[in-house]
Amino acid sequence: MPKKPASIRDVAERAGVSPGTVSNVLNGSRPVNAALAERVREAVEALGYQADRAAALLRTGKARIIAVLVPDLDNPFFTSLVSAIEACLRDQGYEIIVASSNGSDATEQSRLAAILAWRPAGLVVVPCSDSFAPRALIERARVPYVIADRITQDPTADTVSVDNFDAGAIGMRHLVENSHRAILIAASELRLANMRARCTGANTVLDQHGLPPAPVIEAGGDAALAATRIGGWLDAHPHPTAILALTNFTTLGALAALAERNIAIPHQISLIGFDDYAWMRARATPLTAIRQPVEEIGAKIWERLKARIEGEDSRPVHVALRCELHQRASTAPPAI
Amino acid sequence: MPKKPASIRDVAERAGVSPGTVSNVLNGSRPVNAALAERVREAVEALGYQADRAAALLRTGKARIIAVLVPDLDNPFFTSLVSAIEACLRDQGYEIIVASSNGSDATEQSRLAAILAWRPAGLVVVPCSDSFAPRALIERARVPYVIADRITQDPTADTVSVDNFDAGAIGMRHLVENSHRAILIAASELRLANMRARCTGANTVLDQHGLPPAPVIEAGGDAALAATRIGGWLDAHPHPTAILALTNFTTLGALAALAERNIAIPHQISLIGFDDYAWMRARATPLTAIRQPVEEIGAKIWERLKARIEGEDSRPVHVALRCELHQRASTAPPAI
DNA sequence: TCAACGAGATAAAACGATTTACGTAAATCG
DNA sequence: CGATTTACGTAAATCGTTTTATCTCGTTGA
Repeated sequence: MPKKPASIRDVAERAGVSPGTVSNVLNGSRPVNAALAERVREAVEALGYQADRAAALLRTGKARIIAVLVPDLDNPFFTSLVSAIEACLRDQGYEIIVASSNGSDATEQSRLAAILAWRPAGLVVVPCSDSFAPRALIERARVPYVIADRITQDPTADTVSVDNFDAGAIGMRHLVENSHRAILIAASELRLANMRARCTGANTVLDQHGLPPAPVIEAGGDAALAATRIGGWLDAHPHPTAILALTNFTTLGALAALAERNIAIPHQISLIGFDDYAWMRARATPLTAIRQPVEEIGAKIWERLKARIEGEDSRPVHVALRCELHQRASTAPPAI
Repeated sequence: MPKKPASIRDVAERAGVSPGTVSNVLNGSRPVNAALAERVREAVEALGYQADRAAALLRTGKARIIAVLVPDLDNPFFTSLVSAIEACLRDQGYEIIVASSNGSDATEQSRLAAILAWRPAGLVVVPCSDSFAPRALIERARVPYVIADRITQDPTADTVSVDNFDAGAIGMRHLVENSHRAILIAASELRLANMRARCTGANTVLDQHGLPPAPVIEAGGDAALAATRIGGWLDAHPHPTAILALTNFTTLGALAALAERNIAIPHQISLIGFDDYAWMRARATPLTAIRQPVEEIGAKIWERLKARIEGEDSRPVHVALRCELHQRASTAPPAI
């Protein structure tokens, strides 16, 4: 039971070789005589040796770490994103550091600085605002990075997100084709470009059908707030025949508001949810939902990041993945 | 626009002092003349200097990193736990590394080894099985650690979990007091001690009322599986008047199974859910739920871990927090 | 036969922060 | 006033790995 974990020197000594040789065996950086290599591997096994990542990092300058910074670790969309990315990295010898900016620009900046001090191999950011001020910070650190989900205008880095315009459009199209004309759009915060794109997509469909744009409510960034805001709106206006939620939290808010008011789905109001979670299906009237392909998003993020880490130097790539509408029982033509 | 990030030497040069002094200013390890300190701080500011954590780690031997290993990053309970812990660490200069063992002992072992190579200051583990083989690995690395949620028998480390016996008991008590006699318990996997404790707690209440133990169904570790297993059980047996779910996934499974079969809650079957998420409340009949105090659990974990990191050497502490029953509309006395 | 060559190992020099050991000047004490 | 302590800086050693420069020794070609 050694006080200190074994070092490369211990391994070298036990195998009767120099530390350099041990390193070469373990990393395959240069050829090593097979017999020696075997002796080294035995010693490694016997001592339970694990290279100290910090020392390796210090020498090589790049940690096998991917940092992920999201606005909110309580938002299931972001955590599922983290999970999807983690699944990709797991077998590739990378670790993942997560941090939450808690929706605050200041926190985003400070967390980012702290994370960059680890000199991670790559960075995934879901910015908490469109301006994304800390970009300068990242570029000074020269870390490959991917901006996910919330893409900012004129980005200088690879971005991966869904086709937000289309996401809004497919939802609205489904409603219009079901003869809905009085539709409420429940967005989270219109300061976010992705949210505006979803709204525009939805309203473009209305326009194509010669219909006026739908009212949009800014329901806020968490479920409780969304419930009161949407509830408030419902109390103050004539009821729409359908609600198009553009966020998983606004979906929850709409559900809560409707439930509180005993408004039947879809008989009185149809509802389209955003994202697709198990709880949306585990209902008497399962929710029609606009599903973001989270695993695919995670995989694409890793694909782009990996390419950049390996030195790809092409112009920024912008990936926009398609959302899918899953039609279920929460939408139906309005009662006459 | 420097090619390399600034090092402590650059700062020292700019401030006209030695690197050692810069270190002392930044870490406060030894007193430094105020005027010099100011000059150093200016230089740090001007160069945007951030100490290379790897170098510091190599010298000091302990990273300001907390590693968290959970069985499943798609389980909202575990992600909310991560979020709660992250919230505690955020302002304390620690970073958090997350990894998922994916419910596999082998993965758990290998992820743990990889993480320990970073020599983290502390470790939080939710073991994926009760035997928790990798414990030896951790102890050899001499890293302070806390076992969370799934506590194993005779643990040699601090543990934080809920009082599982009590959690099962309060759920069952509520049902019994509402005159339910035919109750189905939906557990995830009985190989887990915490699951068995919840069952025992529930059945003890039955026993106290002179009632026979309730049937227990092993619904499995994800929502889809739980839905088919619970559905299958319902099809094969006379319906119970209530279901007590002991996991958030089995709650979802029960809801899905009941919805599919058009069984009304609570009129035909009452349901108690486990954990407490927004979606449980955003329903026409909000779910009565057994709430685990996640934030408190996270805070306690950090409290214990911090104490150990700071050298506390007392005997292992075992924290068991109380769950709370939130009574809502999904439970009612059975129809005659 | 001998210089040139290679294959493959080793010794030694980084990497950048922390920390120990030491030096120097000012302050304090007897 | 000289000796000693105090305060505070600096130089240098150190952490464990990777990598570069060297070194050794058996092989080969002329």
